[in-house]
Amino acid sequence: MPKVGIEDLRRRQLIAATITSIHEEGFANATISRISKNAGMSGGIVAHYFDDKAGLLAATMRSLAQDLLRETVKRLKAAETPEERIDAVILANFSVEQNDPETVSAWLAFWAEARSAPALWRIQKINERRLLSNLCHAFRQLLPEDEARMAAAGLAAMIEGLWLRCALSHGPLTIDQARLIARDYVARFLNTSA
Amino acid sequence: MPKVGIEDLRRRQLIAATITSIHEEGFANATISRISKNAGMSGGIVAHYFDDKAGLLAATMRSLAQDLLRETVKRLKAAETPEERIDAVILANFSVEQNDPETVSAWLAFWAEARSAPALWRIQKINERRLLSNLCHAFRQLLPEDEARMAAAGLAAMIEGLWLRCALSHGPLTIDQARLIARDYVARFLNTSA
DNA sequence: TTATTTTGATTGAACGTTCAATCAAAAAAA
DNA sequence: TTTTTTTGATTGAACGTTCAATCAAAATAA
Repeated sequence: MPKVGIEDLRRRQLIAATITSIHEEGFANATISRISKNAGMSGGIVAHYFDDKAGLLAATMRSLAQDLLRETVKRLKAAETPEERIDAVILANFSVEQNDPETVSAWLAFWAEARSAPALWRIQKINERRLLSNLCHAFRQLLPEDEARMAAAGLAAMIEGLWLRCALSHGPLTIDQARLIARDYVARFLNTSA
Repeated sequence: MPKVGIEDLRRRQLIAATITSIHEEGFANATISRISKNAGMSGGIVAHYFDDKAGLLAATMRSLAQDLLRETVKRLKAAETPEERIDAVILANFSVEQNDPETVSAWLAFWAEARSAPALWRIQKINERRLLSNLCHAFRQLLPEDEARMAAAGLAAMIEGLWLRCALSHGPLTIDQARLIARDYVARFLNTSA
C-alpha cells in the first residue's frame, strides 16, 4: 500500500500552497498549476485529493477557520471568569498565527469570494456566529442584556477591524496597540469608574 | 466629429456595469464580454475607453473611493463642532449609497485584490489614511493627545469592522445598529458621566 | 524471510473552453 | 467630407478537467 499518513500530509501541503499562492499572486492568479507547483507536485494531484479546484478552495477556507477555532478554544479553556473569557477571545484573534500576512491575505480573498460562492458563504457564517456567541455569553454574565449585546457586537466588529488594519497597513498600528484598544473598549463597559 | 459628452457617459456606464458584474457573478467571472454586454455595448469598447481590463478595474475602484469622499466632504462641510465632524464621518460611512449591496461587493473584491495589485493598493491606502486623519483631527480637539489617537484608531477600526459585518452577515446586524454602536463608542470617550 | 499481489500516489499530456487583446471595417456624428 | 465611435470576428494563451500509465509501498502468502 502507499506510504501511511501521506494523505493528510499532502492535503495540508496543498492547502498551505494555496494560501501562499493567494498571498503572492492574488486569488485570480492562484491557478491549479501554480498552486501544485508551489507545493512541489503535479497539477493532477489536486483532483486526486480534492476532486476539483472548488474543493481545494473550500478545504483551505475550512482549514483557516479551524486554526482560529483551535486557538480560541485553547485560551477559553484556561479562562475562569467572564472577564478572562472575553480577554481569551481577544488574545486568540491577535495571536501570532492569525496575524501572519499570508493568513490575512487568504481570509480577505475568501471573504470577498464568499459573496458569490454559497459553499464558502456557509463557512464564513459559522465562524462569524461563533465569535459573536462567545462574546455575547461572557458579556451577559457581566452586563444587562441589551448592553451585553451591544458590547459583544461592538467588540466583534472592532476585533475584525483592528485585525485588518494591523495586517493591511504596514507600520502605523501594531498588534500590541490593537490589543490595548480592544481591552480599553471592554474596560469602558465593565468599569463604572473610569 | 465626436459625440459631445459621450465619453464621460460611456465611462460611467461601463464602471456601473463592472460593479454590477462583480456583485452578480464574482470578481473572477466579471469578464470584459460580460461587463460590456451588461452595459449594452460590445466587447471592444473597453479597450477604447480604458485601454485594457486593468484600466477599467482601477477606474472602477477610483470611482468607488470618490463616491465615499464626496459623501464625507458633504457632511463634514455641514458640521461645525468636533463632535459633529466625528459624527459626519460615521454617517458618511454608513450612508445608504455606501451600504448598497453592489457597492459592498465591489469594495470587498477590490480590497482583497489590492493586496497583490499595487495600482489598487495605492487607492486603498489613500482612503484609509483619510479616514484616520479626519477622526484624529477631530478627537484631538476634545481629548488629550494619546487618548485622541486611541479613540481615532479604535473608531476607524470599528467603522471598518461594523461595515464589514453589515456586508457579510445578511440579517443580524443592521446599518442602524452599526451607527448606534459606533456613536456609543464615541460617547464613552467624550462623556465623563455615563 | 522472500516473493507476489494489491492499492493508492503521482505524473504529464490531451481536450475543450474561455479569456483578454487586437484589428479591420462599419456606423454615426460633425 | 473627416473624425470619432462602435462593432464583432479573430487569435493565441491559459485555464480546469480528465485520464492512461507509471511507480512505490504495504499487505499477503509461502
